[in-house]
Amino acid sequence: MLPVSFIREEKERVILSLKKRNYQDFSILDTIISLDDERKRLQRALDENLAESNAIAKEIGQLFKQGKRDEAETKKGRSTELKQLKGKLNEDLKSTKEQLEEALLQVPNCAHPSVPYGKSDEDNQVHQDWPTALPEIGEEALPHWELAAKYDIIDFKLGVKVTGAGFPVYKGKGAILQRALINFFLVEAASAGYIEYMVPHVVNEDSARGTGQLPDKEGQMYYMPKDELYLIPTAEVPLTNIYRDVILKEDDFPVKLTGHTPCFRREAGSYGAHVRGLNRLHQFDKVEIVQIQNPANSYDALDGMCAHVESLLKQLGLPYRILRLCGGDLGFAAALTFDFETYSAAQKRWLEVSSVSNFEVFQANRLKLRYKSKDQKKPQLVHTLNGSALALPRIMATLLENNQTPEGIKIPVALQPFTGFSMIK
RNA sequence: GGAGAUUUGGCAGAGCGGUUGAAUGCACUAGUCUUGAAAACUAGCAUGGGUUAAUAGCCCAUCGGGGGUUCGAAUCCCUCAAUCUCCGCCA
Repeated sequence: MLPVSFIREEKERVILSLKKRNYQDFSILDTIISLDDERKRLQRALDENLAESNAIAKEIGQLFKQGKRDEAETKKGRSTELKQLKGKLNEDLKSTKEQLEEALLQVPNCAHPSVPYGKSDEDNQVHQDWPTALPEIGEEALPHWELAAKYDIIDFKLGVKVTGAGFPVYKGKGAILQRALINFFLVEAASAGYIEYMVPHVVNEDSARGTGQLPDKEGQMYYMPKDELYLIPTAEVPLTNIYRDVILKEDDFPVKLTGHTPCFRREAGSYGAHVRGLNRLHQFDKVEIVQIQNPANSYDALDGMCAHVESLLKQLGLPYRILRLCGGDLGFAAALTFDFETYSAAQKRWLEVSSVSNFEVFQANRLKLRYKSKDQKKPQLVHTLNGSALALPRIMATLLENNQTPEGIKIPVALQPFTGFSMIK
């Protein structure tokens, strides 16, 4: 959620951003400003009312002390009048605030100047790729769901039996490979200075609201009504909410957190080849990296996070490309996002494995996450960033597919210390 | 699941219907003293909102969250949550 003050002061930038995001209608901004004006007007009226009530209450207190009961009783009349007025003002103020909030929730984050124009994912800019030539593994190469069956390492049918579609069962070396990847990612994150957290996999409503899953993405989360708790769709939710309602000191920066969690997503998506096997799941594992940054340094931090993700992919030997998301594909809360895709040689397509974003103050505003600097008396909003480093299923998919040989599936050297084997056969 | 106690500023801890945004101590910041440090002393030290050029003043709100009683609530009532103790159950 953008602060109203930002919309007031940077209205032109917000309009430009909305244009990049292919919005036609900008009237919401004027609605917000006029609702905010109304909010101020009501707030002023209410404050004046309360100030008078407080003064009268004090007088009555004095009068009672002096034994002037009759005078006190007459004062009560005005006080009761004010009280009725207060009720009305309170109601109006509350409803205006709700309308304002509702309007603010409709405005996406202000896109960074470097975000290109574009309608859909086809307009994303290829920012960098590695290596330049794509791997060729021959026409008889199998997609990962067939490899999974051939080597008996992932059982999709068993997942259906136990739970339902989208909940695969990893088995034997498949399970070990998952664990090895998680461990590898966490060890790498630690050496890049991220503090590891082990967090709850269910969160309360305040947390879901804090990172913006509520109210707009409510349908994507599993919900347990009896306890009013949500299954996390990403570790970003519990990790970032650790810092909800916190005021940091300037020298607390940078705050760098990481954690591995399963992620639960209700989104069924479309059916067909694009969601086969591991391509799209209801439950998957991910290592997330989060940074809380001084606004002055947040874009350097974003570069650092991208470099970290790149180094993981290089160590795994997976061909990848980095996309700068265009306005049409940029997430609602992000100011700038780089997507990382690995090339699956058997499926002959790119698969998204990571998304690294700077949210600037958009999340921090909702979280009430601020910092105190030496030269400013008022706390300022921080910048938050996060990224996957990495999500497992599609890494697993490209790893299995690209490394298949007639002898078996080769495990990248960097992973071997974590798997304890060099080949799945 | 049952019974009881508790929840006050960064921490500790007063206050239990009327200048209490809140005593006091610690911590923190600045200053005095000192060659420097420590000690001592002095001063400052919450957040949000309104007003404003102002991050100066002034006003409003906030004592776990929400609601209520009252002219007036940190103080009384209801409700939810958390913490502690005892019992039960249990990895």
